[in-house]
Amino acid sequence: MENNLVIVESPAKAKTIKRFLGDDFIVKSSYGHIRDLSKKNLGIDVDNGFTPEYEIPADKKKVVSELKKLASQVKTVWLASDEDREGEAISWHLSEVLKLKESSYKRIVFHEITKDAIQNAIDNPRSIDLNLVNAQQARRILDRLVGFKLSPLLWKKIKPSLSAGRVQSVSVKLIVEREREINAFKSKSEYKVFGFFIINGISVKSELNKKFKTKQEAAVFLESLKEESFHVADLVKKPGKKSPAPPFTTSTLQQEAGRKLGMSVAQTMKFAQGLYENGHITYMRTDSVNLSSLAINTIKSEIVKSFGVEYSKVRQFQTKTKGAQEAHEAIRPTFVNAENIEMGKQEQRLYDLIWKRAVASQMSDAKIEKTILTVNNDKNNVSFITTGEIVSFDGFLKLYMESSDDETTEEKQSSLPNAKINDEAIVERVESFEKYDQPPYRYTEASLVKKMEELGIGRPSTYAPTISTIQQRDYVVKESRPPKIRVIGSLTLTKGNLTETKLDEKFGGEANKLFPTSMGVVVTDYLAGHFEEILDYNFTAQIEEKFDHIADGDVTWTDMIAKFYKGFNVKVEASLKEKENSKWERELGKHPQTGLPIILKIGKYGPYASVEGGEKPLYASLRKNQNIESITIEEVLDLFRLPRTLGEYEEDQVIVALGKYGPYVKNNGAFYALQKTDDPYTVSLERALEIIEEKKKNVKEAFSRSFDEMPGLKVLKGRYGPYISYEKKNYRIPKSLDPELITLDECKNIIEKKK
DNA sequence: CAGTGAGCGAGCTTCCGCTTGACTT
Repeated sequence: MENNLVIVESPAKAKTIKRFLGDDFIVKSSYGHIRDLSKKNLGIDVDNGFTPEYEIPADKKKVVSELKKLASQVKTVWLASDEDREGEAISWHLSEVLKLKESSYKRIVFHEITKDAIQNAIDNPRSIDLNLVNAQQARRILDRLVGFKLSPLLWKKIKPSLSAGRVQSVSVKLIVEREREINAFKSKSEYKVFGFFIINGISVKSELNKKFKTKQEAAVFLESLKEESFHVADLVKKPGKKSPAPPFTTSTLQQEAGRKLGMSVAQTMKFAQGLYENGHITYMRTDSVNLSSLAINTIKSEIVKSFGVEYSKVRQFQTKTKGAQEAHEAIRPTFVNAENIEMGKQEQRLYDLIWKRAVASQMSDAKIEKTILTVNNDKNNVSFITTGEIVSFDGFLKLYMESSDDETTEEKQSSLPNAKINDEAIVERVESFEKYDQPPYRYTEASLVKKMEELGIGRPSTYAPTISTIQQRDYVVKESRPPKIRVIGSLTLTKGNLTETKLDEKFGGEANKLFPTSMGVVVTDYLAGHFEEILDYNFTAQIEEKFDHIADGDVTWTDMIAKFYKGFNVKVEASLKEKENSKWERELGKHPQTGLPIILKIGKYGPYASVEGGEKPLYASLRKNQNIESITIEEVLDLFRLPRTLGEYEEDQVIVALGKYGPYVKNNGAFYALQKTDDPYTVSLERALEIIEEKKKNVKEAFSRSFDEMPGLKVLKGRYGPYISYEKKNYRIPKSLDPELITLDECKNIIEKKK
């Protein structure tokens, strides 16, 4: 019988640690938290010192009873949950739920999983830090108060089932505000000038150090170059260096996997989880860039072996993230000598990225030689400049280079000609292009995570779930949009000839970006209007400071919560008492025919445009990708053009409209989908009747069989092949059976088997 | 499943952080 029970948070960790400990130890996992506030109600006795009502969730009952049994059989229980606020609370809940006596348990911590670290922890046990536990209780209760008071307010004032919270509401606000910046952005253009020279036989493209506001000014400048000759005016060489990025944290892994591998935040975490469970990488939910000394040493010898000693540079990175708790190591391969692993394709790609990033972080700087070549003539008081960059020692670049969110990458010429001052620069041509400046970037999932991390909102374990939640609640949508085309001006001076052309330029295309929905806008405006403090980007940072005071023992957690709740609840109550619901309205303009105002609103069924007060009020729901805030008057008028009545057929009107599932024709209570090639705004009665007739014909020919003995059972052919429909459930028919000849007994068999 | 937009009302929804499976299509 073992004398010791060690409880950690994660089962994979338990497995690893078991190997380091002797036979006298049982190692088990709590699977995270084992208790939480009651789900049925607020779960907090607000009038009684904010007493929390804890309960064990249904899916944790099994784990808890197993731990209870084991705890009663051993001499010592070692509470080894993570060394952070949540981990301390997990240990405390365990000690309470397992009814551990002071003398029968010990609290231990380690933040790297190595034999030494674990032995060291066992040798230095401590007691549970109740101040830290109280800081966690304050965090938990504040989040519950905010979430469970604001959400019901939204149900009453805007729409049922909506949600609000300290993290999600601020995340949505980031998206809403960014969209507003983009809408308000007025793009300006300038004319950039590029010179194409030949210097000592080598072509050089260089940019003028001056831009022009208009095409005329650019043309005047190009004209003035006609008779001029150019020479090298300056050549400066500057040594520089580039250093590797630190190894991955959850946030940086999500960003790079998004940029380099095109993975969504949720996918990244799923594949990382797989790698972790199979023992290939360290824990994937971490905010630390720290590497264990064991890891640093093995990475070093791996680098020396593969690349040579000059490529090795030992680095210890500092975590700078706001509110980082550093309970774990950075994300790295567990066995650095395993350059490849055997798992799914996606897991392999992600592993490769993690491996390279971790190894590169311990490699030497790249040495860069930067060359700046300046060309001018003696007349114009301007210069053409080219920047060249030569990597004289690749260092970590041999392995890995971090990508950037910046979509416009400046082009740099790699090698420049050997030149001396006053060498001749022969002019091939000079070009000038109109260049528009860029509106702010829309967030991707990963760049939103980056921003959240900067603001200290959310934790590594919640980035991915939060991003899913705000999309599930229909506050935000991830979308791609095709680029639009604009005409830009262009001038070319070749051999003394100035020509002018117009070019098409694509712009504004988006791939997998986050857009706010109308609901996202309305909810954000409501919350920001009524609860400015909580929607403030610094709210989390400010309360985190207070949690720190609780953890330090300087503040009582109930005092802190009481103070917050007092002001907060006054606002909640006042908002509930307001007679009116959220009155989000926007007047877009006047209807061109009637002169009545076009109003945008959000109703029971979503966002819509209306013109009221005329003989016949006009209503139209917005389309899925249209937003209450950015829709134009033209688009609204287009919406009003449907439904159209085309005429009559079989004594009923033929109506064309746009539904949830696309454009359709309606006649005698039946719906007929339009083809992709049909335009609902222009489709004729003739074509509509064709569609109706065709569908009727198809229905007649549709395959269906039934048996007199069992009228509720039907054999049908669907999208996925033949199937049996019985009592509202569907059963697939195997390929070995012919649906035209199948017997009733065979059908019954299929249904039985499935059950 | 495709319309609608005033108001009533029963019973439901909801937070953030810590962890994994167990499910169906």
